[in-house]
Amino acid sequence: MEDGQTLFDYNVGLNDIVQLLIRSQTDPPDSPATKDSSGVACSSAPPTDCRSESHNSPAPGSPAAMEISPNIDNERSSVNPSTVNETKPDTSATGNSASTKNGFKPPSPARDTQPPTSSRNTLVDPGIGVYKIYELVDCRDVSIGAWFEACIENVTRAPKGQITPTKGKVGRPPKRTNGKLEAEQGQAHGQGQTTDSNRNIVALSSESNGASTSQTDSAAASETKEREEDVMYHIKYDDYPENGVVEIRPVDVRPRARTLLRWDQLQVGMRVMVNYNMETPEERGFWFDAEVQALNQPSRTNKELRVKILLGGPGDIIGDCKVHFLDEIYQLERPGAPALSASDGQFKRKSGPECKHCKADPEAECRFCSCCVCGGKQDAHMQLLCDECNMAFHIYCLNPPLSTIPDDEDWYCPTCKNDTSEVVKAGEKLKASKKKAKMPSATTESQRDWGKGMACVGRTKECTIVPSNHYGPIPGVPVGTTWKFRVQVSEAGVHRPHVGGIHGRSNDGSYSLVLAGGFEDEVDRGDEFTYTGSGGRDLSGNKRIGEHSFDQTLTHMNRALALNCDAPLNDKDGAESRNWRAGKPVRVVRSSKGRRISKYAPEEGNRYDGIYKVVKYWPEIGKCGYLVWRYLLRRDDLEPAPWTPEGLERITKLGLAVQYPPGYLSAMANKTKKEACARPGRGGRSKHYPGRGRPRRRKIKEKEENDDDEEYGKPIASTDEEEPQSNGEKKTTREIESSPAAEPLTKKVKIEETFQLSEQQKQLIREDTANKKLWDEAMGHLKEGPNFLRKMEQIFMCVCCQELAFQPITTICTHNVCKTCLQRSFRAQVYTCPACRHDLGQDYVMTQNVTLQVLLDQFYPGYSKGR
DNA sequence: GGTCGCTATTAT
DNA sequence: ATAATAGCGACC
Repeated sequence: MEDGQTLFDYNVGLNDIVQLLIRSQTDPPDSPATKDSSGVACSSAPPTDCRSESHNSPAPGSPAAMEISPNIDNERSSVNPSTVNETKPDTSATGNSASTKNGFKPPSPARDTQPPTSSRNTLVDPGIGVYKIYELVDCRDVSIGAWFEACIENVTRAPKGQITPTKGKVGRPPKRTNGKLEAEQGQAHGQGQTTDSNRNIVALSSESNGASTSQTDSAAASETKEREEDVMYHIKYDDYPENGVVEIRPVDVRPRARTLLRWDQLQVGMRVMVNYNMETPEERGFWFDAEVQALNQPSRTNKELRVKILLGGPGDIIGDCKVHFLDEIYQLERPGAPALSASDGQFKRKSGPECKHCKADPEAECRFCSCCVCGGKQDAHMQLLCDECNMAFHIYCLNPPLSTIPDDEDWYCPTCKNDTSEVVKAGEKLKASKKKAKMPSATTESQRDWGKGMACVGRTKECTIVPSNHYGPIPGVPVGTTWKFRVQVSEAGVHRPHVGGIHGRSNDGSYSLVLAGGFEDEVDRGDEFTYTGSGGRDLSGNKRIGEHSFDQTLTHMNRALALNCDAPLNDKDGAESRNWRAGKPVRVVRSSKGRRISKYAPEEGNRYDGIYKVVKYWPEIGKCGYLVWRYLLRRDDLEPAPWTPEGLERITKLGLAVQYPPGYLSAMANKTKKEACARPGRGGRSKHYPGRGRPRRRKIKEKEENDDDEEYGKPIASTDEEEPQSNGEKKTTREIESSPAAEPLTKKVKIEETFQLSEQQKQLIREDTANKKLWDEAMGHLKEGPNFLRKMEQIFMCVCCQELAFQPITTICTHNVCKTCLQRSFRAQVYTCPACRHDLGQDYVMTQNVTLQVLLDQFYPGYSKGR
């Protein structure tokens, strides 16, 4: 970041996650070091440039080229022999890659010592080593750990000592791991070649000085033989001719696989070669050595083979992989097996991830694996691969077309190419964002310290119990609930828009509205009120309110609200409901701002007043002189209105009071105290207002929630002396501030309302014996009225997604997990209870707890729709 | 007390 | 991506 610039200049929004590095004080931003080292080049270049295909890597084929840079990229590997993008299945250009520019590498400088006339069908004995020239072999790419078909081109004696694996530094292929490890790798990715990436480096040194740790029989055998001779094989990969001739150590060479194994020949513990895709196990991948772990055959046609993938490095094993290509299990060949040459036939395995869109059908047009403009597979050598998105383009399909393959190192397609004028180079001043240029502040020289208010703070919680298009009450939010700020109303899910009076969708209807007294000619009689549509104001110049300057139309939110009325839509004259109660329900919130025109508005904050229906709507000329749309709404709610005696009594019973954001009151108290302490100077920076806190997920444990208070409270404790009064004050703060989503309001206020269960619900609860313990706990909260539902949310929360369990599976250890969450866990080969790690077993049968689902649907109407 | 302008969420 | 939107508090 440049001095004087804010995250806003970088288009970083609230709750965005960023990674920051502290710039070294001694390093000027564009020191030579920054420019030359490939690692740092990343800072100003697109992320793809961080890939291991660094600019300063030696020419392929030369011995140094074999030094494989650590592959820290989780997504794809660009190292030998699959230089290629092929490890990324969905973008692989099957069959194209060899001739496309990305995969292209200059031919190997290694001299072919064999006379060009010799036929490739005839094996030539070089006199050393066990493999003959032109013999068909399989070679292991140590970076991926997979075997690829190859042909011996030459055999040489390795100079003493050089056989030690300089190639020891090898990027381990992407592993399927749990989220945590992936995240760690993701971090390492951004950091270039720091020590973090060492985590991904495996040394294979043990193989050079002893056979004991070798992973495969063949490797062990070949190693014993070769050790005396110290030979080096020069091979060419069948599928990757662009790699040229590659030097391979004997341990990574073996005779070409030729024998398919039948299911009945497989045994647990056996070592075989299987096709496996690390990233998407259901799809075709590369060929790996594997040890059979389990053979299951529940029915004649249904077979399951689980293996340990052996990547070659000691301890480099991926356990419990389900093999999907059961008809393609190969026997491992030992050195000494009859040599095969080109004349013996193809011995070609299907390999590499194939396009899942066209299934690699050579006839089919496919815009995913072939030219993404025309879909054609022809002219593979004229297809350019974008270095960013990996999509292929015929050079003649481009606009404008290219006549030749460009010579540049990288090529980016029109979509991915950055406008060079917008690229900010290292050390260069950030260009003023277009967004900011449009804002009024761009033209004025205001010194205001913006952003301390509650107007545009981001949500720190989100209502997920019902979807955003939910009609009707929010489960667990009783009439009379009051929030200080609109953002809190949004967090509670009662009225989601931050700014804006009507929430709705123009093709569906309106879900909620806020009465804020914006129009003087509105009438509010409590149970009935008129409301005015939105629009008709000039909001240019980033204003929120403006003079009425044109007629409102029955579009957007106005149309949405009209759709709630039980009548066919009429955008000319309006309409009156046939049966007003049959209309769609609208949640109504009254804001204290409405007090200037309505005595029903609350004194402070925004109060949920219950469900209303649209009786009729009509256009009229408002006091402002322009056409506005008017609506008549009438209350239709069993819960008593807050201004009625019953409503007031209920508010008392439930202990409802204005809710403030966590830490708000103490921060305000702090502020007034400080001002009282006579500090007249402009203390903009020292003010701590709430709402700018760190982003939060919704369901937070009680303890953490309380920490909020500490967060804002800290300045008080550290800067002010303790006053006897402050203790008492704090208590009140706590008691009022409790957040509805995470904490009930019960701390101090006694709730005198019991949550009523229907007979059917009581019966269903008795039937859900698997959850008896949990229901007993829940029943203990029935006396807490609406808070019962919040307790229930916690009790039946899925530990994976942190939301109320959906289509719950009740485990034997009495935990409820969403079916999809548990399935996801099993797909990641974790077969334990996500809550307590109790082993469920691989063959666990997931039975949905239908009784619980029915109950949850009754308690939380609409929650299923949100899932 | 009116004005100004910060940037959020939601819908499209 | 962008349009729509009845908030909020510091400044004048």
